[in-house]
Amino acid sequence: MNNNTIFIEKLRSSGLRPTEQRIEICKLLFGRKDTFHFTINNLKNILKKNSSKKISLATIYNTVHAFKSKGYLKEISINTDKNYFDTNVSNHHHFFDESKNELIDLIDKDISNLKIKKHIPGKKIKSIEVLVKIENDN
Amino acid sequence: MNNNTIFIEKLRSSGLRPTEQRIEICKLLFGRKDTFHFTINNLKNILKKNSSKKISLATIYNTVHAFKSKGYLKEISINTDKNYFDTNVSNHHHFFDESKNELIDLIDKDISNLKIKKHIPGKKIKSIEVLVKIENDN
DNA sequence: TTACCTGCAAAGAGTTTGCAGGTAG
DNA sequence: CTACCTGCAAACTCTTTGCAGGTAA
Repeated sequence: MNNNTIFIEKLRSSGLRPTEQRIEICKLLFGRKDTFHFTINNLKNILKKNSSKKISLATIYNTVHAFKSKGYLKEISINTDKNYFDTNVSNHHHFFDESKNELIDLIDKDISNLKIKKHIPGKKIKSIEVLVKIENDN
Repeated sequence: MNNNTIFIEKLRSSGLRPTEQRIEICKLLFGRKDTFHFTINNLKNILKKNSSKKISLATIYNTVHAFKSKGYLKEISINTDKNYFDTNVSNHHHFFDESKNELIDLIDKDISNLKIKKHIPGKKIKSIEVLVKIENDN
């Protein structure tokens, strides 16, 4: 059985043509047990190593944005230097390890129940993001 | 009495020479009742309007970074598009209004007591940032 | 006088875009 | 065949840097 079938289906079901490049990126992002945090640059480097065919930077950006708008990826706000993405699209939060520039998931039970007690008239809450910056303890 | 005296003192006391440009930026950032959220681009535009003399972009970056490293400004993580700064350097959180690209302070009592229950060996918490994204309610 | 500061322009990093050629359906 | 996709290079935005001239102490 072809391992790619699920990815081809995933792509097709959301109106994206299952091209060779997209399947390759799918395998890398979604063909793993754990959630995966990455920058475009990370992804580019991993693709360069693991892929037989070179995938252009424009296509990587294009694909990541397509996946994000289809809800397959979540964008994480950290700083302006780099744009981070997360294959875990569920509602959760993050540690950001400043010593290693690395994201670590914080699941709901890792954080006390969070309530926002302020309301701005005419506005609704779209998302709540907690970012806990950590560094080496020494 | 010269209104600039406090800014000149502020600058001098932190080892920054009180140049005309820095005093001008001080007045703009710290000479107001409310806290002020801005991007470099915001600041540039306000300076262009309010200042008699043109202040170069390099100097604006230079000054904002100097103020940040002296603890007079706080940098807020939102996304990669723009780098936001805040004249309120106390420990607090934010609403980010995506309809207006605007930050609003959330003081401590606006958020239920926040506890991080996960610990990573060898790491210590440097900061906890809560960003509540809001949008028009319609 | 000396160390620091400013302004300009160039360079750099990350991202987006226009377009010609290629591919899925 | 047609709409969509890819890859390249150019363009764009935001930020940083090198350096010559200017200013505070």
